[in-house]
Amino acid sequence: MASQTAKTRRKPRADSLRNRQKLLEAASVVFGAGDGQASLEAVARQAGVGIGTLYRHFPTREELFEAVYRNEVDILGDLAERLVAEGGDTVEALRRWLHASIRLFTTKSGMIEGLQLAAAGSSELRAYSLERMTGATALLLKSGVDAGQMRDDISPEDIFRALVGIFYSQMPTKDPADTIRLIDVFVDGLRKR
Amino acid sequence: MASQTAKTRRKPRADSLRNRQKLLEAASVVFGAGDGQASLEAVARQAGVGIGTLYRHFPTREELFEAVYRNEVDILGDLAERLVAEGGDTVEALRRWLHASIRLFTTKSGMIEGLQLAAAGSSELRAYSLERMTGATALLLKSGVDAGQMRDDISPEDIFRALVGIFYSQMPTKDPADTIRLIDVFVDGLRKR
DNA sequence: TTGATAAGCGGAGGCGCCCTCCGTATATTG
DNA sequence: CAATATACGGAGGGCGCCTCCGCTTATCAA
Repeated sequence: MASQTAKTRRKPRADSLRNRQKLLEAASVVFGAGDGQASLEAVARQAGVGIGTLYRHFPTREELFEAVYRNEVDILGDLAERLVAEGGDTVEALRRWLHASIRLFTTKSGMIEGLQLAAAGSSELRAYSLERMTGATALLLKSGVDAGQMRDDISPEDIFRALVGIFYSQMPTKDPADTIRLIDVFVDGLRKR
Repeated sequence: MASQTAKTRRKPRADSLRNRQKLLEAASVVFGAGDGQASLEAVARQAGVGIGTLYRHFPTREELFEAVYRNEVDILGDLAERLVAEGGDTVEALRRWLHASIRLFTTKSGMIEGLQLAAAGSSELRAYSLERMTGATALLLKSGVDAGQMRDDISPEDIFRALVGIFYSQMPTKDPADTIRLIDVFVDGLRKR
């Protein structure tokens, strides 16, 4: 058997998995609330586990951030797939997805902040999230192009970069509603005419 | 008496001024070393004053950052004036000034980081530094144009934005030497031909 | 000069957070 | 139902934050 290399390992304990998940959710809540510096003890409290448990699962602050971030990126990726599968107006689907992305970035601005720590260390994470996000964009775009509703001369990368650019240019001061409006303008521009 | 409004105030004590200056220098050293999170106690230690003294001068972390930053921006502003006054090759002067700016930004990357805190609060600081920096750029540019050595169809704002853009695009990973090289290319492009 | 006093100084102390370590508890396995 | 690998909680030591206050000193008026 191939299990030779990694010895024979027990399967992970159920409570361990549960706690890991609780920690992820708690971290999302605590850090999401605009404070990327929030204490890890607060995260453990919110999760209802001991501080030691937190440290066992995520030995460093960065690892926790990274895990939460991956989680949220995956949520957005899944959302794109779901929207496409659902069918319906493709432009509306793209619009919704971009809105969700912006909403997540703004509500979790603490994340972004914390990420700069994590991203500095692991460029693998950058690559992963970039790929996942452009992949999602590509999916939505393709379904729009196939349906003859969107122009086909724009690359998913450019769309995603535009998202990030719009987001950052507005970043610290402006009302999120303004950002959403800009996104809508942009999406309207993607309509085939 | 007109002193009604502001009472009669003694002039500030000499040791107080000295300590303030020592703190500013210490903070520049401590935070400059790439760590915007460094402890304030370390700053006080480095300055050779008590922690209480630090807090009296700069009640919040942000205020200290802001003061240090203003100080450094002023240094760059003064440098531009000095370079122009000295005469000599104007292109070389601009090049030197941009190098100095980049060097300061990279060695003090901890500053930039800490600044995001301060800048979030005081957009007045943003305005001040922007004005001071573009002012310096304008001065250097004008002296180059007057000497017939630089093209006159580029605005100081654009030059400064280019500086910032180049800097940020390279920011976390790349070798500072690469950034310097890009700056040199850019400056070369400003030569009148 | 000198004494009065406003201004400034240092650092002890209370508190919260970081992280480690280990005795206790429990899920998994045969 | 053991046996044991795994995971759990939280006490505890260390450090940084910030306040508070008794002591020191620069300034000023006489």
